[in-house]
Amino acid sequence: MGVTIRDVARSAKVSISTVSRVLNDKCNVSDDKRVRVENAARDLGYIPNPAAQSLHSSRTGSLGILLPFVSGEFYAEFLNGVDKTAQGGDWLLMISTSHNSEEELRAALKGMYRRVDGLLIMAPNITAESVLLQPHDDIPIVFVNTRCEDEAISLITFDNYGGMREMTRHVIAQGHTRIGFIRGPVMAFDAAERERGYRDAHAEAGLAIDERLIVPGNYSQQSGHDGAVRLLGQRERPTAIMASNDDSAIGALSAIREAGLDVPSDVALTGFDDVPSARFTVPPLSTVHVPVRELGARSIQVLMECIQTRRIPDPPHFSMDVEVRVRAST
Amino acid sequence: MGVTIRDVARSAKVSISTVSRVLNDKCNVSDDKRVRVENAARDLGYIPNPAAQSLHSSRTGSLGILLPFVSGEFYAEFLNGVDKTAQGGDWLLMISTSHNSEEELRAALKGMYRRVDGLLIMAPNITAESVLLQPHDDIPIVFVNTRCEDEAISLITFDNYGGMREMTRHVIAQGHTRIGFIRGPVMAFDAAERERGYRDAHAEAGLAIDERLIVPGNYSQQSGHDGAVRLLGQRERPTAIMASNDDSAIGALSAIREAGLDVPSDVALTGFDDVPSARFTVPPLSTVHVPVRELGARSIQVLMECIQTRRIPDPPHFSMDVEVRVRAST
DNA sequence: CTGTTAGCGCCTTCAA
DNA sequence: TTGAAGGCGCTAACAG
Repeated sequence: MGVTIRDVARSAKVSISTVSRVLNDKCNVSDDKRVRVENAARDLGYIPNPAAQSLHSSRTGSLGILLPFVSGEFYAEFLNGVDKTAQGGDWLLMISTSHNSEEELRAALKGMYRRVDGLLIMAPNITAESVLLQPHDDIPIVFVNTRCEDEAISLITFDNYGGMREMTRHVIAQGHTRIGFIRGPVMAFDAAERERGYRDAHAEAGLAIDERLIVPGNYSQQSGHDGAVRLLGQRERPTAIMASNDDSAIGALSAIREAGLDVPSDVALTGFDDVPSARFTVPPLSTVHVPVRELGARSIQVLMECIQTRRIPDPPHFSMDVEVRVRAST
Repeated sequence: MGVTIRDVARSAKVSISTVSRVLNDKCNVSDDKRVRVENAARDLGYIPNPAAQSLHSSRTGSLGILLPFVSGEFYAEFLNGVDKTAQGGDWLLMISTSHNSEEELRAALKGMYRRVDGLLIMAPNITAESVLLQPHDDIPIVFVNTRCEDEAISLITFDNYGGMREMTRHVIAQGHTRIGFIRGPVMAFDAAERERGYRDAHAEAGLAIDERLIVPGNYSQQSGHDGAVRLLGQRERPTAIMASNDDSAIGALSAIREAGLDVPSDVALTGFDDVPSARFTVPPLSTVHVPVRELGARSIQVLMECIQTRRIPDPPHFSMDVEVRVRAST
């Protein structure tokens, strides 16, 4: 079951090494035999067994992608960028999701052992260093949107802090002083960074923060909805609500409208990520644009380079620009 | 580079066959040696080389997932179900997306040759038969949401036709007679089925369809927006708009509001899929609930069974129930 | 230019 | 219960 190089050799009446040469080196083979081999291979529908190739070369042609819990448009966009770029380099993708703890991540890492030539790890609630603390395969690893100080580790991020600080400045510039904030997941580094941006912009402006204005969330629409309900129920209702991402902003939007309030005249609203839907909410959502697809594309590009050059990129850390997009919700 | 079975054997002072036995069979090994091997393997951090295992067993431990263009929450949800179930069975996922033509799909199929033990193919714009027409690996294949008549092919679908027919009945029951329809991608089988449901419900009710009420789209928010603009610009404006999926409904919603019209009092609106966001639009979207995550989970489950039993399931075709969810947009 | 051969790492008969 | 040896399919030295 399955045609092997031997079958091709027999059919072309040459040795298996000649077949191998034709299919790889492409040199030192007479035209006569080359043609015979090529025809035989085509007729038989021969495809080299990747396991055998990998066993010999210790390369697999696959890239591993480790993601946290995948939900919503953000990850779909990211994967789009990743997959398209990987296909361009003729790599296959081994994807594993739902790794929120170090333990789960490590298990997944182990599962990918020797099955991939490089790894892309997005782990916002873990530090890159902690993952690499354990002995691991010596394949290149690129971290994305992960906390990482070590300059010996390749990292692609975007400016969670600066983006939210800019957005907060924008909201403050609109005259708001009581600004609600719906947090992201407790353990997520990007959520913490975004909150820091919110806080620092307040400090800059000399505005004190009422801690009751900061409510928990987890990036989901539901949590955004619940967060907004909570904020709007307070005696001194905030005049603006900043959600930690677009999904929770979408949830918040529905809660605001349920409360019979208007956006932006009663309550201004902002998000983060700029997922495709953000342009199509009513009103369109002011948000921080993150080039998500490009993020995926670049991450894979860097990973492919690491694999090729066997060295981490210089500089090892790269941050993609984000940009405040003011639409009609503020 | 890389600990092999030989290293473990040397360290435990046994032969490699004993190591192999301990790690697999678990029988016919003295307790003494078993312990030594287990310790050595643990201390050395030994993980069997999957390429070597695969070369011998011709099994890979991976499942291939072939998807069309991935966008939005639908695929994120689907992948959630898929990944979770696969992890439960200890399978790794090889995912490849953006296969819209038979040619691309076939190339991807070829790329996965011998790298996976089974395939999940979602190809709404291709027939299952056409894919399998070409000689292919004899691994189990499960098609999802694909056109397929052949009972020798395993298929999981949901009722695109019935769902949209029910929804159309609902809209007609609300008294609407001019109902706009925003189509899905031209080549997509599910989009055609949904349109058929729309048409048949009209026929049932004795309502003639003004063909100008059917406008093109491609499931994206933007196309939904553009479609709605087009529909609302007609002299005899429709009093209801049915989008072929939730994303395009979300786009349509924004266009309706831009036109200064209210949903549902001026124009009723419906979607299809019931992605998480559908509950959080303003107003919440009436839509056809598709158990997307369960769809992914079940598909993988069926695939795992096919691999285990080496036979296609009985019955080979399975359709998941969908259900009209009436919310505030109608 | 071409064929023979030795592994890559693992599992599994086959003897002992 | 154990070890030696063959082979999975392929590539790359090594002879010819």
